[in-house]
This record gives sequence, structure tokens and C-alpha cells, in this order.
Amino acid sequence: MNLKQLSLKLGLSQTTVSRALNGYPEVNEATRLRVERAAAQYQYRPSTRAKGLATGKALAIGHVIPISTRHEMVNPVFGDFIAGAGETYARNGYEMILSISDDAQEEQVYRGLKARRAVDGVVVHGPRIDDSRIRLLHEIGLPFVVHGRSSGVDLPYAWLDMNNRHAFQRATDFLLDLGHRRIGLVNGMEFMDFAHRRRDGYAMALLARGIPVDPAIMQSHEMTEVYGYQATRDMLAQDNPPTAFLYSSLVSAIGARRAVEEAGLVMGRDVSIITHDDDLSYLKNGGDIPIFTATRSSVRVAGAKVADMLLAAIADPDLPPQHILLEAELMVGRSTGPAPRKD
Amino acid sequence: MNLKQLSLKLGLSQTTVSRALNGYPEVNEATRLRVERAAAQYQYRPSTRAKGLATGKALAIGHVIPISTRHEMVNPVFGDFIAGAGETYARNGYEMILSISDDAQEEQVYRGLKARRAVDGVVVHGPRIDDSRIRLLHEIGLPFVVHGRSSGVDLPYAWLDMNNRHAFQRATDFLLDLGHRRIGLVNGMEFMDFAHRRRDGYAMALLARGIPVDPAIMQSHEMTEVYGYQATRDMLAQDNPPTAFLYSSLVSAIGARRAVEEAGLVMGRDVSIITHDDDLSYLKNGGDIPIFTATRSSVRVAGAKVADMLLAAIADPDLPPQHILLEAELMVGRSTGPAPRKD
DNA sequence: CGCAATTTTCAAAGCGCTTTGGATCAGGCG
DNA sequence: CGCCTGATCCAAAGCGCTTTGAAAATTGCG
Repeated sequence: MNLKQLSLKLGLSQTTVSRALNGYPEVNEATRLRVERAAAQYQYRPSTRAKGLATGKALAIGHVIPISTRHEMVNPVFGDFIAGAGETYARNGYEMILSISDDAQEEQVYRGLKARRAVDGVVVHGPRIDDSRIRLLHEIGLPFVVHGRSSGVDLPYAWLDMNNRHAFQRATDFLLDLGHRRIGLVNGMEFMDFAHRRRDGYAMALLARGIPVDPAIMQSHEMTEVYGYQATRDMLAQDNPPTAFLYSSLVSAIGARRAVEEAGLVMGRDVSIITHDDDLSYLKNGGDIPIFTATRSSVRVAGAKVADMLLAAIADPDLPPQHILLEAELMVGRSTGPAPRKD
Repeated sequence: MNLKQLSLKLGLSQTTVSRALNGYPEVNEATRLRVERAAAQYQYRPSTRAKGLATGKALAIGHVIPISTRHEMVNPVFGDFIAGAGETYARNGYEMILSISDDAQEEQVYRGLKARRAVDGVVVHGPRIDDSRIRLLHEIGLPFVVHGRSSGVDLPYAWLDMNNRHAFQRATDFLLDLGHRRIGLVNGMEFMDFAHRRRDGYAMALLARGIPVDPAIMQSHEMTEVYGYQATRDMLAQDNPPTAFLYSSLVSAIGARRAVEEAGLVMGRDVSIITHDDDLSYLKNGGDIPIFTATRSSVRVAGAKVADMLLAAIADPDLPPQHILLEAELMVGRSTGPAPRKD
């Protein structure tokens, strides 16, 4: 069933039917009702493509998911983010289109999206320090919102970020307050902006108390379980091992627990652990009492907000770029405790 | 840059330019070259929407991601599956469009996709027993491939599935061979077809050795870490606790390890654990030596194959429905060992 | 060289929608 | 009654592409 057939069936012109359905005022309320009823009856839905062609809008938002080339890894956060954003799109009649891309073709993917006029805007995932995509999108004139920020970029752009620096500063302070003086950092890849900021917050907290930042107890990698395990195991085996650790992801923290237990230590007593927690639906940090003390910020909520920002920016292109900075919540769980006394 | 502008610039008709770019034979090889060069120079890419309108194809594949209403959970497997499928689509000039939907609106989402002519086909995720979506898609005539199968559906349909029954039968046999006689099952929701089949395989293996299937040591739930923990803890607290467990997901198995250690037991000695492992990129089951003994089958590979099947089915609608049954690999890790002697 | 057979190119229609610029119709007013 | 207004409705153009049917250019061959 298309517009023409529907209008024929109703004995009306396509114009009138189109207007009735799109809520224009120049159509009699009675006929509008008649049209709407018929549309429902015949399950008529305008073709997105035709509508897009006619209006010049794509009615679609692109998400370009970077896949780390070396590690072939998909960010586990992705599913929940998309779930948040998807609801917003559906409510507003937008489709979500996904592209997978490794770092090498990333630019081509964005250019392609623009040239094919496939989307009205895109969400930039996993921004790196001084991320070239921001300049690129500015240049080709594709509206976008960044999930995260990119240090070093001086162009204005819209973003939603979690306050990574503050979260890790606070987490570090919390450990310092518990008496820990040697705190390991098991971070994500530090060319990723979020990891860079987290490290910053960590370092700031240490320096504020006159504690030196020691590269020997700082690691940076893709945040897998195995990495969390290895990094922790290696640091615990050092001469002057940390009594506490900070993790950038619950997944790595899980690996950490494995290492701690394998070393015959008890988490929360011999070793304290704090992790960042994206509040993923399938990886809740325990029930009422968190397993790990954590800085929590829901990535699903972030997805919904980013989608809102992008749709708003598309609706009104003159709007100045919006910024949202979410604060993580510090949840005290059972993985932290006072620093063990030195005997 | 659109077709018209490009053809003007070349002094050719739109027809010729279009044909040159789409590889039709009735165009001089010299002009084709000239056209292709110009297209590259001006970064010309045909508008997907216009092309779709003209050809009647959407050049897009839909993925409808079910979100469990009660648990608001996104399947963690999803990211990797999409990564596998996405590459195939990109290579073939297709877009991937994603819709989020809870169980209640699922039917409307598929109908909408069809009515709006937004996709040429869809991938059905997370099939349930006697899944109504299969009949629906047949009815509305939207090509599809199911990732998994649906017991009880008598209509023919294309699917790719992992041999769940066999995998769990084999895993159970493995434990039985180690001397275990009391084996717990920590399964996914059993209205999900895969969980149903896994339970079947488990039960068959037990019955083949004359061991009764005991509901007291079988649980079924969304496969979260917390669930794995609680189910294991509860079963271990029973009078006649299992000496071995089977898990439907690595995530739950991680929770299991937590419960085992909390109970002061040692995994692989006091308690044996086997889990299914989807080989997710961010949740590898250890390095060379698996942490958990596991039945492994890459969901990313599954994604790529499903995409291939769907594109083939769309290209040739007369093709009979294809079926692919993948066998899981049994990886022996450090979480299993001989059944502890009864003292 | 001339004519038919090919090759190469093109104008125009059509895909399903929106939107512009009128038409038509009823009602109101002098 | 005639004209103007506002409310309804409509025909047709246009969005950017593909594809049909035909024209123009080239080639082959006697």
C-alpha cells in the first residue's frame, strides 16, 4: 500500500492524504479522521526512502563503531549505549544505522555516509586524544555529537562525557583516605581520551598528597578480563607491590579478582580495588551491595542523552554546540578496606 | 555532487554516467574510465535513498534487538555478532539498520520495517521456543535468517545455529567421565530456544547413564554475573550439593567462581565448572590455557555467516532456506577435575 | 561508397513521497 | 446578487537515481 493507492481508495488527492497524515492545518478535521482511519486499516506507512528523497532529510542517524584493529575488539559498552539511543530514535521516527570500521577506513566511512546522504547526523564513539574525526566532520558538514571528549581539539563541538578526571581523582582520594600509599592503575589505552583523563585524575590526587607517580605500577591496554588479571598479577609480584588498584573497567576488575585470589590474598583486606562501572545491563556490579567499590555512571543513560542532543542539533542547526558532563557516583562495595599495616 | 551535476561536468547524459558506474556493458571502455575518474575526483557516491527508490531495493538489512522487558537486558553477545555481520554488509554495499524493541512491540517493529520498505531483509535474534516472529515474517513476506532455531515451528525457514544440544551433552559427558554424578545446570531462560536445547543435551547425557535429572540443581534465568553467583551459592548450600556445574554463559561462570571461592572451595578441585563461551572479543576465556573448561563457538563468525546467508537469500529469492549448524569446540581448561572422593 | 549491423549515447518516464501554486466551494457582507 | 475570504482540496513539479525505448555514431562488408 502506497500513498497513491491509499488516496485512490479514499477518493482524495495524494496531497490531501499526505497533509492529513502529517498534521498540516489545511485539511478538514473530518477528512483527516477518515484518512487516519484508512491508513491504520491498510497499515499504510510512508516509505522512508521516498520521504527522505522528497524532504532532503535521511531520517536516520549513523553510529560508526570503531573496532580496534590490533585487538579486533568491540567495546562491550556498545550494546547498552545503543539501547539507550535506540529508544530515542524510535520515538522520533528516526532509524539508526550502524557501520563497523577499523581505524584505517574510519575517515572513508564518514565521508561515505555523507556522500550517500545516508544519515542526518552521526554519533562519534570512543574519541581519542586530538581526534581527527572532529575536524573531518566539521569539514564535511555532518552534524555530530561525541560520546566523550577529545583533548587537544580546539574546534567547538557537541559532547556528552562522564567526568573521568574527577571520578578517578575521587576514587584515588578514597583509597588514600583509607591509608593506601601505593596504588596501581590499570587503565585503558591511553590514546583514548577517557583513559588519558582518568590517569590525570589519578595523578593529580597522588601529587596533591605528595606521593610520586610511579610508571612501574601503571599499565594501559585494551580492557579485557585477561589484561586485568595479568596486569594485577605482575604488579603484585613486584618488590614493593601496590596495596590498592584502580581499574578502568569492571571486566578488567574481574580479572583482577582472579589474580588477587590466585595470589592467596583477600580482596578488601589485603588488596583494595576500585573500578569504574558503566552499569551494563548484563554485568551489574552485584546487587544491593556492590561487589566492587566503583565509580558508576550508566552508559545507557548516556546513550539516550546523546541521541537527544543530536536530534536537537539537527532540528535547529543554529543551536550552539551543547555539552553535558555527567558525574559518576562513588559506590562503596566490599572490595576496599584500610591499607594493611606494614609489619 | 549528484548524478546530474556529474554528468553535466562530463558532458554526458545521466544515463551513460549511471551505466558506466554500475558496470553495464553498453558503454565505451574509454568513457567508463573517464567517468570513474571524475566520480572519484568529486567524491561522487549515489544517494542510497534515490537508488533504493529507483530500484525498489532498500540496500539495507534490519537487526531487531530484543530487550528483555523484565530485566531490561541487552544480550552481551550482540556487539560481536554485529561486528561480524557488519563487515559483510559493508563489503556488499548494504547498510545495517538497528531497531531496539521490547517483547511487547516486537511485531509492530517488524511490520513497520516492512511497511516503510526500510530493509530488504532482517536477522532474527534470540529465537524463543515456537517463536511467533517466524510466522509473522513469512506472512508479511520479509526475507529473514534466524540466529538460532525455534523448536515447534513447522514452517521452513533459514537459520544458523550452534549445536547446543550436542555441546551440552558433550560437556555433561565430560563431567560424568571425570566421575561427577551430581551436576548442576545454570541455564538461560528456558523459553529461549538455545537454553531449552542445552537443557535437553544435559538431560540426555545424564539419563544415558541412568542418573536422574534433579530440578533442585537446575536453574534458569537471565545470564548475569550476579545470577551465576547466586545460583551457585544456593546450590552449594544444599544438603547434597553438586560437585560440578554447567553454565550457559561465561558471564555467569564468572559469578560462579566468586561463589565457589567465597565458599572456601577450589575450582577444578572441589568443584568443576564448564561453561559455554561465545568467544567474545572483550571477554576471552583466558589466553592459551582457558580459565574455564568450555564449549566454544565464536558468535562473531556466526554473525558473518548469517549475513552471508541473508544476502544470498535476498539475491535469489527462489533459493530454498539454508541451514548451518556449527559445532562448538570443547576446550579443556583449569576449572575441571576428577570428582572429589566421598569420605 | 553505401547500407545494414553494432556500439554508444541519450531523452524521458517512473520509483513514492512532499510541497508549491492554484482551483473550488461555501459563507459573509454590502 | 456579486464579490471577497477563508477553508479545502488538487494537479503537477521535483527529490536523485535507474531503466526503457530510440536516436546517433561507428563499424563491417560487398
